[in-house]
Amino acid sequence: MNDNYLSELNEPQRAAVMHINGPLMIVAGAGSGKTKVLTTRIAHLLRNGVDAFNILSLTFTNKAAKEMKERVERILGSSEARNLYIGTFHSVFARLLRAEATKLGYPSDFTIYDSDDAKSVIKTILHELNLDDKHYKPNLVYGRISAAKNNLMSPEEYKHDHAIQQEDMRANRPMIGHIYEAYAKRCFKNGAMDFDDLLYKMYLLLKHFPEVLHKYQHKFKYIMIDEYQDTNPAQYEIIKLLGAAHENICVVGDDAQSIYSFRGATIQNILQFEKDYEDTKVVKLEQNYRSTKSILNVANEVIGNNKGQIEKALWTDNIEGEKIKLVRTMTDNEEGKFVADTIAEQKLRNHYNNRDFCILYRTNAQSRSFEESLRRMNIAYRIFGGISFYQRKEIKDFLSYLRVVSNTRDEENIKRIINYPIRGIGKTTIEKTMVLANDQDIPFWEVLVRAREFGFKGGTLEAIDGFVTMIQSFQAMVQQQHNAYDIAIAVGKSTGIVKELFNDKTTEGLARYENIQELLNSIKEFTETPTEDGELLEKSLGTYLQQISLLTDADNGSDENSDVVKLMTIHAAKGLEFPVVFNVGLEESLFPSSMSINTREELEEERRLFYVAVTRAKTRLFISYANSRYRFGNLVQNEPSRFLDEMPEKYIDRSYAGGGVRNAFGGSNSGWGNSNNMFDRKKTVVTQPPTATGVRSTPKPMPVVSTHVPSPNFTPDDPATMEAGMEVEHQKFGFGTITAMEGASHNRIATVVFPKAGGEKKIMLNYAKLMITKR
DNA sequence: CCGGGCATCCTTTTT
DNA sequence: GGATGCCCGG
Repeated sequence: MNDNYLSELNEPQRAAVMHINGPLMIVAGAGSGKTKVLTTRIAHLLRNGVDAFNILSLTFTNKAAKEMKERVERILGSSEARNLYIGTFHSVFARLLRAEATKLGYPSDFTIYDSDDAKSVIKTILHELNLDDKHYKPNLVYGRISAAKNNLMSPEEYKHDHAIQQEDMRANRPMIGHIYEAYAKRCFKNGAMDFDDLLYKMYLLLKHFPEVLHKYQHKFKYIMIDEYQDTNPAQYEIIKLLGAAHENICVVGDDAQSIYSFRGATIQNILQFEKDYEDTKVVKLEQNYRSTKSILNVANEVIGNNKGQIEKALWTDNIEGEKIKLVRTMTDNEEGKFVADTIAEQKLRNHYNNRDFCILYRTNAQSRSFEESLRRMNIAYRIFGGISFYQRKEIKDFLSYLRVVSNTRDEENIKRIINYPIRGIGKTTIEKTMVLANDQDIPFWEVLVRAREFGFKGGTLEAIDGFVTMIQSFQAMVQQQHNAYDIAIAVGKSTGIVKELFNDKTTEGLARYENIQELLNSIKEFTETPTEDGELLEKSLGTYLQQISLLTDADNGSDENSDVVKLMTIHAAKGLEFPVVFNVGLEESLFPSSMSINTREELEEERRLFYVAVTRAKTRLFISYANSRYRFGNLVQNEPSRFLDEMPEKYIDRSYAGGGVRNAFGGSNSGWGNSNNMFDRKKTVVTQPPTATGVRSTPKPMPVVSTHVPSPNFTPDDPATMEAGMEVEHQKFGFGTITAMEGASHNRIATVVFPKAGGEKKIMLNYAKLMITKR
């Protein structure tokens, strides 16, 4: 590393980098070179004799962690950098918990539940407690539990907290405490932790095992935390515990960019840091290197409407730049078209590449209109966030096998795959198994292993045994030190999943097959890439699973620099920057969201979100809103967002006509910025469908089958006595005549002609009942 | 027991 | 418009 690294910094940046011991708070405005400071500071620490093994650096996203690692490597070289502990809160804690799992009674291969897994456990529990999931919405219940854990509250404490009980009573949901308790028990029994547990259990571990605390306090002598404004109480307490021995804590944050309170983050953590740690050195990074004056001034002006901030004045030496283009369209589809057209225009006019553009929206659901318009214009794009690769059904199914092999305590995942592919283990069998497992207080898996003993018979027993044997064969492979890829291949073959998807020639089937292949490839890549840190040399299944559970699709981009327009939510864009940004959907009830306008705090968070959105842009910023848009399938009208009124008029250009609002059938020929513009605009308005009234009648289809009222004395007859030629009555189809019988004695199928209900039908007599009216 | 078809909810934002 | 849940027919 060269000695000049300090000279590339401005005054406050250098002050931050050179502070080595004692608490440090860096208030880093948007685009003020925060990552540069963090990475340079790590270099500086090492330069001054700090051991890389003693540095812990925590971020919120994999992306941020990855970037930090890469930048440190660039300064230090990879041999030294690999000894640093850089990762997300969740991944670092998962690793530590894995090492200490047995102390908490967990297997070291514990499963990590994502929120879908968690909600499905909650549904099971609601069912068991005989609670109505219409009233106890899994989403809501999960949110309460999550909030409790983020505030380090156990089920016991939850149940005895007066304020919380009042709240739940008032909402008429008094059982949430019990659900939480049962949920926690079930997760433990399953050997599984959800995302929040990774923080909560980490806290408990440090709190209740002093020797563990001491070990890690000693190991992590220097701690750095990125995006400190987004930490929640659990993270806060963990950091406090870890840092207590040496207080070499460096936090970086910007209160103006705190946008995660819905996840339990409290802005108080950063506002109070100075009070928590005596002699905190505070450094403010106020020079913005990213944006034009126009962009920055708009951002500053808007955020000025928030109260109670850390005082700072963000400024820039950059050029004034173009005004912010504010564009109104009639509909969401037109908004999509506007953006795609403008991208095409800007590419020509200002020689941009696709990768220079980013479309930012408030909710994932908004992506559709932009996808459609970009596709029509043949502009390559990629959506970040939304349903990630690992949340796809086929991927989750496949991974469930691997998870079960790794941890048979995991009832949730066993249930997911026990009948996939179909092997004749149905709902009845699963329920019976659950009851047995509960009654005997043994794992679900053990009931399956001892199925014969528990009275399962015939085909069911055979199917269960086959399933158990198969899983055990995979486990044997784990024992024999086969790596994750070998086992995944075996799973794909033995289960028949790969073959089944291969034979499915529908479009979706094809996509699923490709996804599975991609998954297998990624597992292969995992096993073949040498690990950077000495602690994780093996390429075991367990290691693999642990890693991917915390992966969101953001990290999945090997094509980081591929030339595509990026689409994402504003939340996902935090920390990123783009030459040209489209900030779309600036409408009341969408942005700010109708969910977040009830309190001042909520509204201020929305405003901070807008601030984040604006400050992503380097040189050009387009802001758009639609007069009306489709929501849940019908057209709604929205007022322009109140944030638009907060933007200073002198930096706004409302006259921009768009890259040419084209006529709806324009397709390949994009007619922007030329003399046809007027025509195009007119046409566009006219071609709006007449559904714009907002009323859409949904015609009710007539029932195909005429409803037959069964005879009052209807009693099904024994299928064994039925023969062709008999006249019969069906509860739905009415009267008919049997024309043929087939099937073995235990599964007879009658072909019956029902004159009043569409003619000939095949009736499986085991399930559908017939009464004989004439022999 | 299983799969298809309809009805119903939905929407913040993410590790 | 889209995913999940439930019901019913085979």
